[in-house]
Amino acid sequence: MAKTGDPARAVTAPATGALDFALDRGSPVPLYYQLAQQLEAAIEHGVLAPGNLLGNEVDLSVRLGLSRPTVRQAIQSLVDKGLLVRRRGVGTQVVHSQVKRPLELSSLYDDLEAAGQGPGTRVVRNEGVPAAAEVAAALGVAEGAEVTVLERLRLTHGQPVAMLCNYLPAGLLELDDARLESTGLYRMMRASGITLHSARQTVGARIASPGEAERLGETEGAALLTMQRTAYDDTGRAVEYGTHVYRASRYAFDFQLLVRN
Amino acid sequence: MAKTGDPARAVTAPATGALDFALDRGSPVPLYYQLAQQLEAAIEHGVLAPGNLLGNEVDLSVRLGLSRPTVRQAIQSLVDKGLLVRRRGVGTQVVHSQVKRPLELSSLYDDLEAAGQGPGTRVVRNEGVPAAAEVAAALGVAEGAEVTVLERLRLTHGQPVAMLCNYLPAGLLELDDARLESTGLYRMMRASGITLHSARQTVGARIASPGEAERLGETEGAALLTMQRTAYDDTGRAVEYGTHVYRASRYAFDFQLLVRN
DNA sequence: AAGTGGTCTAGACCACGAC
DNA sequence: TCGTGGTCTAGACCACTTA
Repeated sequence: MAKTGDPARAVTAPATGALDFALDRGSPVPLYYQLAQQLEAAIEHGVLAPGNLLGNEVDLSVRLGLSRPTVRQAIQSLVDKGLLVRRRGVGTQVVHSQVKRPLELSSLYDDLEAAGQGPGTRVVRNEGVPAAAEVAAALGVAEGAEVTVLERLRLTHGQPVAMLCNYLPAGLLELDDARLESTGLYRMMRASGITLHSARQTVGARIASPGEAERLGETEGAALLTMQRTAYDDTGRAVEYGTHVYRASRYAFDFQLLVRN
Repeated sequence: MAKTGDPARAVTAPATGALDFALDRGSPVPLYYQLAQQLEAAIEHGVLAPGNLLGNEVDLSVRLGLSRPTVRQAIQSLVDKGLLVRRRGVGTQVVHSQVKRPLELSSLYDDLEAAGQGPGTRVVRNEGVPAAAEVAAALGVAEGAEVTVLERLRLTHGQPVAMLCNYLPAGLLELDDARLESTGLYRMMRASGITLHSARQTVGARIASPGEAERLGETEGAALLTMQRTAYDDTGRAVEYGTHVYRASRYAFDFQLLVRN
């Protein structure tokens, strides 16, 4: 017992023994979700260290007074998040560190805020225009139909980082300039009851034109990181098409991927 | 009945009625997986069109002779893939198009092959070297410990597209030059029994140095797309650290994201 | 009020991995 | 051989949406 195979990856006895999970059956929060949250917190705080075994599902369900499927559902959600790994014949263990951020629909605003960069936004343009062919195709509306065009300059520490140009179907959302300058576009969408489902992105690079260089405070010929994106809600409707350019000297996309096996 | 709410998003009666699913209980393939595959194929081939309702889970399970949890498991896997959307009180429907490719651990080789670009690889360097500080930190080995360095030039139609520089723990994998030139690195890893779990990536841009420009067939000052990546297997061990530079004039990252709600 | 998915139970047997 | 997760069943009640 407590055999350690590879000393570098030693695994001690099930580490959930000492943990107390508080499940509230009166709560509207599902039991599996309560358990998942508490497990995640335990991992986050290091109570469950990387490599620790979780203890087998049957014992766990008995100890918690839950059925095994419910316990499995909780565990599965953390496996999907990349925090746990299941191995047949071995058990479920905490992943060896490294996992922190899954890739979200990269919202520059959130990225910068999370990094403590104190983001700022200047709305340069916010009006209805007829859709050009490219925009119409991306949003799935008729060419010439009215769409809202939104141009924003994103700043950190008072310095420009990116120019964001977005097109949205007319009337999808109330786009108040003041609110746009104090939060991100995606947050505003979510607050309006729009549930994002998926997005298609293209990331590339190019050289700054004189006009771009001036607006971004770069020199002509500087490297720019570009992103085009079309986002869809869960009914399949395109809710946003955007073309963004970032100063490569001040910004890079940084994200984590989980591999589907 | 068969009421159509929004004519643009009309939804007909459950469309699974006419479908025949062939489930083989003798097969080692799980029942939920067989069902998921057949549903996915039906969606792929347009038998189930975007917006079609799937029919309620209880009826479906009765018709298929499966329990409801099993049917749910099949449906859930397609929801996770972004092909279906569930709505309480409404039903499960096929997502309105647009979903094709989830973002994989971008393997340039696979990307190009899928695009019919006939990729080629020239191995420029493949040897053991002591790990520099940066590499040691990324791979989690001691500074100066031996690692394998791999430099490859990726081509399409005989033209260079990218320079790939990878570091791997020594002895992790047999890196045969001939095989490296005929397939991708990740395929070789998978074939060696390494199961990738996650990766951390940084994508940026910069200007080509004279040396890079020459090797890639670009002009000095051209825009380059850069990617750094560390990949981990399911034990948390770093299995690869790479620095890649792409000719922005010939390549961009193109991918689809699913939003976690 | 009726219909849908969301959650939960208390079992069962099987397949794989480690020993 | 034994222990683990993987799959599957046949129900139950609840919450939400729509009408």
